[in-house]
Amino acid sequence: MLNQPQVVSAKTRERVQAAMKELNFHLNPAASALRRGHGNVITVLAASLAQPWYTKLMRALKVEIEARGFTVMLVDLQHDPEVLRQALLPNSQHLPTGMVLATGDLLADTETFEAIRAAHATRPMVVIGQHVPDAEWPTVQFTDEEWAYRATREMLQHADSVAFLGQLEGSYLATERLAGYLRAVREVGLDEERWVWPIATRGYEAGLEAVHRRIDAGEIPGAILAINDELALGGSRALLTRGLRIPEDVAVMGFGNTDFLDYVTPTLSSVDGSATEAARVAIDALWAQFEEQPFPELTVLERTLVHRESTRNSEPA
Amino acid sequence: MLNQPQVVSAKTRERVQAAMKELNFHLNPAASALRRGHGNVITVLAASLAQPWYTKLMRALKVEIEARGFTVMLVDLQHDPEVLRQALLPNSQHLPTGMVLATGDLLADTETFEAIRAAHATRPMVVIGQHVPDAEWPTVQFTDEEWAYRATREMLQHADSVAFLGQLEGSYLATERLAGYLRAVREVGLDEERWVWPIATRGYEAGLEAVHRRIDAGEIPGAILAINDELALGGSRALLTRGLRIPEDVAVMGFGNTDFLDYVTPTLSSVDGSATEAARVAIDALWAQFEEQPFPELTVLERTLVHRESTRNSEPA
DNA sequence: CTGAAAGCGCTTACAG
DNA sequence: CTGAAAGCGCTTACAG
Repeated sequence: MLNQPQVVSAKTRERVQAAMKELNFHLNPAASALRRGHGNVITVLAASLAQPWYTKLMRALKVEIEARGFTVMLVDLQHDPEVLRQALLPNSQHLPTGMVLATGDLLADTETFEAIRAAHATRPMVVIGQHVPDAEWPTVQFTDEEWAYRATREMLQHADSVAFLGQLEGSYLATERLAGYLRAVREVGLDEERWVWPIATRGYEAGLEAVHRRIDAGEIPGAILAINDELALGGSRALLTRGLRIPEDVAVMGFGNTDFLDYVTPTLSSVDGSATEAARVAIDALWAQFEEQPFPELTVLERTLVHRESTRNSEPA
Repeated sequence: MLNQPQVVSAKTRERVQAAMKELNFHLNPAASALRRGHGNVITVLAASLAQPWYTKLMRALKVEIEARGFTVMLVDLQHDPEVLRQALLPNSQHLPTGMVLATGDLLADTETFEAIRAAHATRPMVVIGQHVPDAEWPTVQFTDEEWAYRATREMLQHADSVAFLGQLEGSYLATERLAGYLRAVREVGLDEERWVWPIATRGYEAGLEAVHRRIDAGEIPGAILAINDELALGGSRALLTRGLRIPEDVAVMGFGNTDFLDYVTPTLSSVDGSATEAARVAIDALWAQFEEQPFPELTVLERTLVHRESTRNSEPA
């Protein structure tokens, strides 16, 4: 009766509901989960809670998941493949209901790939951020190579060199964006290697340090494309403290279009991608698996360039 | 045997463990929870995931909770009392294991207070951020009134007026900080009401708007104390776009000492409080309840002033 | 439409 | 030290 209230008569139903209220009775979710064979929790594995983009995505995912009557369990992977593998083990989970894996860290290496395969054998799953060859799960990702290419080409209209702030081993996203950057640089006949800047980590401080080091070495490009907004802000700070003007001396563009960009000085341009849309498509694909419906193997979402003060063409033609 | 491996002989133990591995067997957590009477999930209710301070606190809480072998379920309250009340209902929870409530929104009003009381009757609980009179649960909070007072006094050494950016109804934290500000202003004999600025919400945009409005009205103080770092950044942006210099014309200080303050220009001063320490004390008090040990009813943690470019005495004497 | 019974997968107390 | 049994609180199939 509790799960199909319409099968009993209205009178009985009301009597039961009154009694439930009076006795302050509530279903025991562990017992329900045991009997049904699954709980109502979706685990979201996010690359890092310290990065604003994942916070943004996380909130969008919560909206979609809660709209379906499920709750979210959030795991902060901290960019550590070992944390991911642990999180994927069945015993660290609640009953296998579903998982969302959102990370830009490379998943195609053998060990991680096998861990995901094993986890996916037990429960529905969706990956946001990267398509792994031979994946059996649905993937949602952005057109990163393409938009890194476009951002670079556009910056090259106003600058004779563009640095890529964000070469990072083990990062799928950094590698995709680097590929787009290199394609653009190659097309205009510039030296491909010259302005590729590696970073130590993904945070503000790493951006600050990398740019300081290059200025010390006398290498000052006409523009910088950073793989995220934190690096863009850290890099900007380094430029400003060294007396360089943004965008007059060096233009700056990040990735992610996170909240703070409109409030820093100068405001920062960024390559945007809709967290809301990514979340919607991903959760649709997850639910299709619950219902044993077909799902799109790969969904590719477009991006847009958002110009602010840190790039020269903040007034698009 | 699974829960007390030492009671069986080494040979049997190994045989069982080998079989578990071979069959890829894992305990069903719902069944364990049902039998034991409680699960291993701590629910963390945070005021807003959009605010960097709560992200910081959340990460510290996860560390403490996971160190004890429990997992974290995160709920974003979005500053909505209705969401809080829903989250406190027993049926929206897993088995009653424990809850951490971290919010600066006023809890002392009758309805919310009753909801917390009812939830606390079912399970251990700890509140971070505010002491509610007659609370039966442990509370961890910072010395907000005191440090708002000290920050204001210090800014008054270099400015003849300090504005308070953050009057906000329904916020315990805003009210505490306003009280400290007013005490400082009163002590030096200034008009108490004149520089108290209300805000519409807690984000960057609200800070920007509030400050623009005041500049339009010709009200320019010598310094601004904001109740969080987002408002401080939004407010700074407004000052800079109107040609005001920070700190020469207007000094700025926020609350929370979040990540980005060292990378914006000018870097922003802030009143710090240790999220790590708050998390440690809170989870200790939660576990004391599990073990039916006594716990401190109220723990008050100190704060510190962190000076950066946006205040005049960035080199403390 | 209603009520009683079986069983989900564990944990624990108990008998051997 | 080992094995078999009871029971946590639900859901669902079935008998009345």
